[in-house]
Amino acid sequence: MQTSAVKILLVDDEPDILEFMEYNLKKEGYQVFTANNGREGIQQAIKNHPHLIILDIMMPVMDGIETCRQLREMKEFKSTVITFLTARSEDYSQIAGFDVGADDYISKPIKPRILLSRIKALLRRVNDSQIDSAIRIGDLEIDRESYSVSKDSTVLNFPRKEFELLSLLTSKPGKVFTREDILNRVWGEDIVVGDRTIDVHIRKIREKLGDETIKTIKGIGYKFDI
Amino acid sequence: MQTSAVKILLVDDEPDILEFMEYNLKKEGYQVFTANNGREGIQQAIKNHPHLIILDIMMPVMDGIETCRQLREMKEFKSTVITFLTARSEDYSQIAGFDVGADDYISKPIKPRILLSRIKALLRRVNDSQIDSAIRIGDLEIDRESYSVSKDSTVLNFPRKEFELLSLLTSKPGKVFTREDILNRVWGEDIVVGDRTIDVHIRKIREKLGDETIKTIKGIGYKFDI
DNA sequence: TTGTTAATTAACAATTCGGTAAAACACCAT
DNA sequence: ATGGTGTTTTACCGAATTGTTAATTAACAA
Repeated sequence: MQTSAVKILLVDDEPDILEFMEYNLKKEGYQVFTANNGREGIQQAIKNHPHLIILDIMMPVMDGIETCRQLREMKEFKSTVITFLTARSEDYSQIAGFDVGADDYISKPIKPRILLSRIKALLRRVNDSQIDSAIRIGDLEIDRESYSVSKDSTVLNFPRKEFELLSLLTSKPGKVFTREDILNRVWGEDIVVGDRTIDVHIRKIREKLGDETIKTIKGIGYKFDI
Repeated sequence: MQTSAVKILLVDDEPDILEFMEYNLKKEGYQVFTANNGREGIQQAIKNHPHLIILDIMMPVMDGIETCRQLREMKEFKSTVITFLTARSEDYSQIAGFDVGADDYISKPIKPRILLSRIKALLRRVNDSQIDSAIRIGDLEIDRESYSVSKDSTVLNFPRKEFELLSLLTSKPGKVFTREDILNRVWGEDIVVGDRTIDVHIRKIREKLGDETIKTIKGIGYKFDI
């Protein structure tokens, strides 16, 4: 269980705050990325896949709320923890923020100890799923971070969709994922694809695994089971 | 596909706040339990297994921090979402709170909309893992999550309709489900099928269970009984 | 007992669903 | 353009599931 560093992305237009937070977070061993506005933030997010994103609400070019909305629309950031930075007063923004899918907010002025304990709390929930991102089931190993799958220690090539699908199924072995579940979480909320698309991908995965580990539950969906 | 209600436990010594929050949460369809101090809170938690616990920090008898600590020591509450209620000022408490394993805190004064959106955010993560799951009656185990039925620890194959039917009957052992009930809940409100359809499925289930556990109530319907 | 009604059973028919192969499409790098 | 890779669609097949029918059996009241 090699615990790779926790990655945090800070997005704020005020250099002072950015520097202040970066300093405090790095001191704690986090890997920190920064961006000065929403647009940059999204670029950084795509590039570095942080575990936690801290967004200032008031920013030029693209504000935190819009940034959050856009991030949440990309499926790879569906489950990333996002928190806002707000001035104490702006309750209005807070609400808008939560509706947009943020997990929390942090109020300015920021006190280091509070910031850190808050972040620790936020990351607690991530722990299981993302940080030790390698899942290992039987002779199968799936590493979300490097997008790699190996079986019996030979690396298999899994393109994006197949990887996401396998990754989803293995995230809770035994649980049945309905076709709808799968569509929503691998393809996206309102993407429409043909009936046979999922089957085809399942087939390819089965082919590569050479296994019976993915089971069909007729009328419902699929599950991964040893 | 009945999703059981989300259960929230409120622990606060001020009746006003308790009532206020209870009102707002119930209005949203949550199932709410309340307690006036930490000790009661723990009792309620054990009794009702809430998905989310909201603890006031300042309380007589046993304060929120101690309550949280004790809850976290019980393994059944390791993954329950716990959040504190704090007065805006008490920063010290906030930190202590997080160290004790709380997931978040909510500041007083409480505004309904903020409360609700915050709770929604907190519960987002719970959804998959906790609500619902397996029923066990005698030597029979029915798991809605994995769509599997086992008797004496051997897994039986139940196609969808049979599974839904068995699942319905076992959801309330002893209760008689009328044929109409069954049609509505397994087949759907306005699906029309022949008179004998249910019987045939019942027969198949009985065959697989090799049991007398499903009883016929002539002229009415069926019930599951040990 | 007898007659009536309801439920069980078995055989069969219909339908739905998922698997498969092949082709079409989209995107990217060369 | 060209070829390669990854993704989606199409069309067809087979099989599991689901529904129907009709004969048989059980339950119960007259």
